[in-house]
Amino acid sequence: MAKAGLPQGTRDFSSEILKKRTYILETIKKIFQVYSFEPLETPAIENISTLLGKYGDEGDKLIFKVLNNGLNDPKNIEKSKKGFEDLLAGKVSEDVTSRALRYDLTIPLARFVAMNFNNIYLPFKRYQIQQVWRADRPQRGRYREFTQCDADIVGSYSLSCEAELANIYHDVFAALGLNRYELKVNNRKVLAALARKCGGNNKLIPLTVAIDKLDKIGIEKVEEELKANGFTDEQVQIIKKFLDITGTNQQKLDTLNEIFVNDEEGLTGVKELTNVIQHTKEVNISIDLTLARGLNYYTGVIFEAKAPKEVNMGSIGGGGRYDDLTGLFGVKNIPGVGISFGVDRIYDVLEELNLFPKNIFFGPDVLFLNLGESESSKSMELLKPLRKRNFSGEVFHEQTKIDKQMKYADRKNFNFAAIIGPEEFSQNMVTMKNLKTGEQQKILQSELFNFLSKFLHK
RNA sequence: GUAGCCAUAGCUCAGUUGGUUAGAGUAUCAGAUUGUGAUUCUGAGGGUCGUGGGUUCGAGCCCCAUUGGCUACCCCA
Repeated sequence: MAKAGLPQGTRDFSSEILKKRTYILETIKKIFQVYSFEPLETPAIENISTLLGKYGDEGDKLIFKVLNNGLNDPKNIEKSKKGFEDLLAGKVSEDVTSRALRYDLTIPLARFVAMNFNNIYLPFKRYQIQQVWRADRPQRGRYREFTQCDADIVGSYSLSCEAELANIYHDVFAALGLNRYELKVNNRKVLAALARKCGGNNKLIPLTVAIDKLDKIGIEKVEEELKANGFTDEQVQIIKKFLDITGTNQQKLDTLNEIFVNDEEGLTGVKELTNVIQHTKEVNISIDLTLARGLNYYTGVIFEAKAPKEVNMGSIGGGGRYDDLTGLFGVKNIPGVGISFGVDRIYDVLEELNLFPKNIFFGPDVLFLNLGESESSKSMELLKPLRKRNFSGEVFHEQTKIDKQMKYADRKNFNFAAIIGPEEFSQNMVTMKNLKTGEQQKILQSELFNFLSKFLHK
């Protein structure tokens, strides 16, 4: 017999957990909708060629690959053997695995836009709330199966898109009571300009990887890492000066304008940041020049949403602009900008800060106790019209001792127990017990709907 | 992929330098209560101490291996 168990990094969601998750998901979805984004869903599996090479070497390793079927079919044996040899040599082979679980929602969006380019209107504003899978080692706040909520705008270069997305971050976190969130913002163009000053474009990746670690490992270690990656002392000094930029958002922008006075792209980046800052007055947004974000495809403004410091959860959302995403799928020059919320981490944060509202833990409305055959038949008759009017409930499945039935009602968090014993039955009455307050009263069966409406507002 | 910690009842965990029959809380079931849950009291069932080897007169405890979980690194939501 197989031992019951779950794959590493996956979870079951009980009804209680689901009530909290639904609360988060519905909040996000509603805000996406009021900004007039429209929904999209894509398959859990994609062709592996769609995903490979989009997330960097590290990302490729973390993609869950799906084994092809029919590998042992005699006509496939040779191909299969060769494919496995490639795998063992570290190369992904489509002879063995030609499909994979999606790793995020952005690349599937790009794939969708490229495929449907003639059928969609630009700007295309879509939201997508679905699971993604990563073969990462699980730990606090990190799962192998988790849910992302993405909102993206495809087909517009306007910086109002960035501002709108930043405002969505604010609205969602405010609605969830997560008022002390932080939204960090930076610009890839600014980082690219810095790289140009310090050794050239090909140094962009090692540069961003190193400075991204600043608040974790400190300036000395960052310096070490930069030197190890071939940056000269002089270049390291420039980078240090760049990382030293402090003050308000406006002060940071002023300093950046000075530094990049001769770099057109750098100045463009600063201008973009300035614009976003100007249109996000209500948002708790701050320019963070160490923010890099790993994903290779960002080209402009980048975002990272962080939980309040004391919960130590790090990033609960991220996003940015990618000016040529669909280019990877043959449709050139289509810009996009998007953000993502990590529901599972937001859940952990709300749990830790005790921010789930009490009123989401509702149970079913009414349990009719089963105290006899004709009594329970009567209960079923009474329940029918109630269900038609959206009251939820059931008749206890068998005739047993009353305390057992009451206990069931309690455990399942029913609002009311409806008791029809021989006495009530003969009088056309029903005893209604409010399980939250313990009060009970005998009412006419014909009054059931009015009675429940009074308490449950439906 | 690398490192550290952990694994005992359905669940959360005690368990003394290695020493008789491995405990508690909780959950489940039964009873106190033949028409009243969440609170009270009584009782019962429930264990190959993750798995496989080893040391020892003797192992839940020590050693090795293995599997799983957690945490951290890399990276990320």
